[in-house]
Amino acid sequence: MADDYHHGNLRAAVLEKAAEVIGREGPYSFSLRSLALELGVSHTAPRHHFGSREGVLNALATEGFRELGDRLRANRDAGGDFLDAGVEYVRFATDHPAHFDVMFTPSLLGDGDEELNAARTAAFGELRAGVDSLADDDRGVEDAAAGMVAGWSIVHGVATLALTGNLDRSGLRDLFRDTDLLSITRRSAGLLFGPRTPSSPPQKE
Amino acid sequence: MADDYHHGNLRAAVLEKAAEVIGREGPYSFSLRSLALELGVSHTAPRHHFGSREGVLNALATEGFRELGDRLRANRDAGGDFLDAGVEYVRFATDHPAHFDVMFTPSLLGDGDEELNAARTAAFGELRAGVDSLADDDRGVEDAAAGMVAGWSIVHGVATLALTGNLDRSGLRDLFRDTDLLSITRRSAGLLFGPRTPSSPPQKE
DNA sequence: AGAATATCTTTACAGCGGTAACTTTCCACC
DNA sequence: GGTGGAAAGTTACCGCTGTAAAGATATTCT
Repeated sequence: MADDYHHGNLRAAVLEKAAEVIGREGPYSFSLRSLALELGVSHTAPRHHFGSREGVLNALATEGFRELGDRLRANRDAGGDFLDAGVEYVRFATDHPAHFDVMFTPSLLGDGDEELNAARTAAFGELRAGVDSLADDDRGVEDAAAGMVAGWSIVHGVATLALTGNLDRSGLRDLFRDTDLLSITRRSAGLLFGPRTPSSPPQKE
Repeated sequence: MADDYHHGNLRAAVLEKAAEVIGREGPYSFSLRSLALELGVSHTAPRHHFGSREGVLNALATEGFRELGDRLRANRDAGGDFLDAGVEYVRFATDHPAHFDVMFTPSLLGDGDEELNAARTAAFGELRAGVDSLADDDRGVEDAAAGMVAGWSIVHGVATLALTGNLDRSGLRDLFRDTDLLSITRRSAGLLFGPRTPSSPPQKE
């Protein structure tokens, strides 16, 4: 472990600080220079590890897609429901708000990063696998394609609206008193297909 | 009012160009200077109308919330369904992607802009009104609060995932061949509560 | 020990947003 | 019909930012 000249693990430190700053102030005010200053290195030091500002964001997104993919896979391996996968999706978003933000904001990212593209493809594969189960489920979803879009959209919507604070701003959040977001997610997404055992059908007739 | 000093209606021109640039490259690369250059005015000219860069984004968001609120109100006045309101929401997003982006990215905006806050509150009011009807609807939604969150989330999720290109990237988009996004929205959101009159369920593919 | 490499620093540069002081145009008023 | 003031736009400057190239230092490998 070097002390003076070499930071030690600058790459990890940059990613950590970047996630912290972006989580607090968003991806647009995030600056490499202020980050390097906080870490006690020169402002061009991160460039060696990431190439550019976009490189940092690419790395952050890659990290995020890997983690999300891992979680979805773990959920599936544990026999997790579609609903469980959705809740896991929102849990990831609240655990790593900065990652989530950057991952789904392509205008911040480059499209030539192979590691990023691979991680994203893998994560999207897990996502589809998790949501694909709807097709041969016993929930009676006829329009399978629409069901998948609905499933992904609803959890992505909850996560996005919550993280940006718009759920609070809308006043809808207050209807749940102090119910935590994951419970809200389960209740809301649960309306989509209803419980697996058809005790209470999702629609009227 | 001054209509052709050097430019004419700079304020409107700035907003239009800003929406164009942001729609194409995202809000990060949007720069007052390049914008002013394109419009043939000095880089400080927009400042007179908007105060700052953030002011331009605030104005864009305000414009967007007003338009969205108007559309939702019009839909309601025309006897529009909850589903119609959702489709209208997505239509607005695709019609004005830049506005939609800025509107729901509070880290780009200031929180002291009264016009913005008023427009947002009004639009959110319309949103709730549109989605509130679920409570005393004939669709048999028991958990009204969760229903509202689900309704908003699903259309917001569809809009966000589509606009950012992530729906395409995921491969889910291909399942619909060349169905347009609004039809996909109706089919997906329709799964939430089912049809009001149980005559024609959202068709299969 | 010595060379090679990875890591970080220094220095330089162009573009950006913000501010202040100034100029030009327009409009309303006496 | 001239005049004063407000509105709109300009120029000059500051500090901050990302990028780039070249030099310095630590680590690693032989």
